[in-house]
Amino acid sequence: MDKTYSPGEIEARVYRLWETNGLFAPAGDGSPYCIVIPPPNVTGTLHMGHAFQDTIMDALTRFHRMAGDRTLWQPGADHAGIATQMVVERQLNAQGLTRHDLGRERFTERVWQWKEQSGGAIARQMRRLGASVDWSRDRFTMDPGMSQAVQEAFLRLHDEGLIYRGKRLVNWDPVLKTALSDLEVQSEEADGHLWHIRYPFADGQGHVTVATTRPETLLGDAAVAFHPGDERYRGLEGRRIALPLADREIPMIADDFVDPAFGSGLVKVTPAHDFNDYEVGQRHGLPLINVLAADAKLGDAAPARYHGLDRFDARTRIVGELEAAGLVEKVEPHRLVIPKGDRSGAVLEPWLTDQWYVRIAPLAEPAIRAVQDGRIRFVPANWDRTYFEWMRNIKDWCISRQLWWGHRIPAWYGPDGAVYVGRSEADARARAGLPADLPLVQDEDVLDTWFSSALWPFSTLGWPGDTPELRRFYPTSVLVTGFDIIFFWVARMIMMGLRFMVDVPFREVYVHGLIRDHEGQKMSKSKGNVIDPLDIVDGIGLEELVAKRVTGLMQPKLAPAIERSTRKQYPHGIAPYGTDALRFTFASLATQSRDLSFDLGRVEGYRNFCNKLWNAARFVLMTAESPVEAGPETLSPYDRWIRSRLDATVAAVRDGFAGYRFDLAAQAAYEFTWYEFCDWYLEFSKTVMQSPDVGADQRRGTRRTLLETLEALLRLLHPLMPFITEEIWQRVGPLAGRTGDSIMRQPYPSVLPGAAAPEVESEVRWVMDFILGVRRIRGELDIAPSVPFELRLQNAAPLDLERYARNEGALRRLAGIAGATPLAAGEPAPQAAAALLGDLRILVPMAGLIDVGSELARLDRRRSKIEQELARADAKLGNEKFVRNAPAAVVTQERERVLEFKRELAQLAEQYERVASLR
RNA sequence: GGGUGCUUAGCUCAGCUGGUAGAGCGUCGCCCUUACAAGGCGAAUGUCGCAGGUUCGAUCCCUGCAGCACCCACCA
Repeated sequence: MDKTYSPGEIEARVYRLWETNGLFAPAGDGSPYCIVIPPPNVTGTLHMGHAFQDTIMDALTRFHRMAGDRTLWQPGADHAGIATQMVVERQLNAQGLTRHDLGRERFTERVWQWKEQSGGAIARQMRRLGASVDWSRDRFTMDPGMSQAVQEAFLRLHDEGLIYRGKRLVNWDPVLKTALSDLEVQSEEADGHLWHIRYPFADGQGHVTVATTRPETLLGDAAVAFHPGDERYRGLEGRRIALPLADREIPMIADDFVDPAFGSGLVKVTPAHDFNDYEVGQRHGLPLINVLAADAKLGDAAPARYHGLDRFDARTRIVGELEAAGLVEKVEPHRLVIPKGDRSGAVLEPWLTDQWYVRIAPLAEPAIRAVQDGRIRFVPANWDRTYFEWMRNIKDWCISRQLWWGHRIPAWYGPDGAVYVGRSEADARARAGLPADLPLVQDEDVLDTWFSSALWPFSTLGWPGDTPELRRFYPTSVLVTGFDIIFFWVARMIMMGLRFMVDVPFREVYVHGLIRDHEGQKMSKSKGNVIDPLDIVDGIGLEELVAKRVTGLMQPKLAPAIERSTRKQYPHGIAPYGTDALRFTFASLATQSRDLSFDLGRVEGYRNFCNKLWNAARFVLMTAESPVEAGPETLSPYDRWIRSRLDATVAAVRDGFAGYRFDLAAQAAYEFTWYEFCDWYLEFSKTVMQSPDVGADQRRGTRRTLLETLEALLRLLHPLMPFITEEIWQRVGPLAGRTGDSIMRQPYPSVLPGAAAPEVESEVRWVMDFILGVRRIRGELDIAPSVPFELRLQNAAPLDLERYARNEGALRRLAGIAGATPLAAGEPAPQAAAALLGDLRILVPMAGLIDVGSELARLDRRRSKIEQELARADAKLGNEKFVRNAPAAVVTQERERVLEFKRELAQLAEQYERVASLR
């Protein structure tokens, strides 16, 4: 093995081993465990969020697979309607074309081509991350099977009256020219104006003043409303107003929704262009006057002179004309909320169209109950409140989109406009008993991408067919997702799953945080702080990194600042850290926090951890690889100690996985590996293996413990660091008596009966404290490690002497001492620095070794520390109430501490005197 | 306007049902001791946001406040 771990050469080889041996497919007769992947956009690339999420899912998958479950991690990708269509349209635009130049058929062909060309990127990246998905079951939301599921779901919901078509206001994106659901609306605050406009009465007798932020919609006004209780306007109901510029009359009406305190207390009511006004219009039977066209230019219902005018130009012009007519009373600056499309960024319009909707209340109700009664559990639990909050206020879901890329709505129209729904045109015809020659035209629209995503947990498993996979793996075990798509996706899967499968789609929802940069900023192209996860795996040079960040910016003027900060932060680019280091970083980042700051420093730390493990393995192989003659074995205290510690670690790591606390699992494994196995056990083992006077049977025991502990540790770490553990295991596994192709299919370590050895732990603790005490003196008094010295032991109890004798080899080696002899009865203690270990005083004689001044300083530091502790403990015990009320064990413990402190202080004082007398 | 989080060492974060404050990175010493300098040994560092309350005892539970972040919402 090389002296340094180099991930690059190993990872590709190891992944190939797994994939070609078919190790990702479900196997065995264990209980089923299944995770469906949140399908990434098929033409997208893997970002840090994906890498993080995939790491978690892969860790769970590998953990359960090793624990004996029949485990499926179901992969797939999403067609991502709007996002993908926009990418391809942009490509066309670059050639000076629009999708209309190609027409629907050629355009969708073109999207398919783009999908074929770029669709493999994510899968390749996932392989680099070690994702153990069952590639043979890879699915795409536009696959024939998926499409069938979509049609079936649509049909059934429609038959049950849960899908309907209706003309009403929707959120309209005038750039993409499609309807959007409420969730796709991003509200943004902005500075605008509040125009106070005079509306003259039709009879010429005065006017009223209304306040509006959207004067151009005046052309669509159908009334002016005031609050019924508003004294100022009492009696005005029914009074006619001559709508300026529009040459129409509209009535005054009274309605509760008006806030008398806002503006003038009068609202212009524009039912076709505002959601509130729409409601008011319904209540009062007002006409819907739709003055905007699909592109948000003024249309037919507006006076002819405004036709074709863009809405914002129309605003300027209308305000100008009103001013000219003396109808603008005042203009105030006003903070308002502007709805924008989450993809296009266009300012949306409430617009009157025919759309398809899902009647959501009947679906939401059982979905709420499923979480209430615990059939679905959110982790962390408090996310259920967010879920309830939304579900209880949910509105019908607009599912039709005026796009070309997506699942075509399975509805056909007859010549008379009648609607026929079916799995296909023939099916629709058959279901309605229509004659073959009746011409039918399919609905032009496609379904919201999230409609197919909502079916994902069962459509991927074969629904509407009744497949073995569906029966075995549904409900799936856990959904791993970010909180940003709880509404978009999680809630809808629950509703659809309960409707079609009559059971929840998953039993648990693990909601993880969002990966941000090291300063807690969201990663985004325009901030220039995006890191490609594979650049951490493979490394990237500075120039290339800068180029990556500044090309393709929406706002090129940001480039210099991004370049500067990138050069400052990564003066040497990014080193190749390997997948395992990245994955371990993600695991340790997976706390319960919502915002997870990603710091490359941690990756470096865990890269070092990989190297540490690698070298520990090298050591184990060097000491234990050569065959030894068979024979009886004896375990040393250190062997039993490390086995006991491993056992505790296994318990902690398993707890971590069970509770989705990957950070705690990672931490427990890290600490065991580095601080117990490497720092102590390997050193202890040297005293056994490299000392001439240790018997062969004990050597065999240690050799076996080295191999078995390392081997178990590799299995323990494997879900988090699959590559390095596999690579090492290939050599260590067989030596530890394991057979098999791969660590992947080995059992996950379990807590073993009899492994925990508290009495051994306490003896080894004594040994370690002994060593630490001596090392501290050495460190604080600057005695070089190469200078051995002879110790004297004062106040040694028989147990101390026994322990010393049993562990002398380790003590000599690890404390760097030449030996230790107890003081004889009555023998005066030499001038010495002392370490305290209970009653035992470990003396480092000072002759020729120690500087009096620095020893006194050391004693002083120690004394003030103990005095502080003592003062606190004393105060506690001085409090009668504490003594009376605290549990006896706590009080006793506190008393013991006080005794301990006092004893140590006395010893320190004595020691101080003695050393001081040397001056 | 409603809701949800967060505030612990210079930085990033743990801290399980209240009982002596921890880790990584960074910092400071001493070491190339044949697994590992991507390392070893040792050291320093905290009014646990602020103010009350409950309790023998609060980083932890309760209340209020401040700051930060996010989500939802129709005030023209």
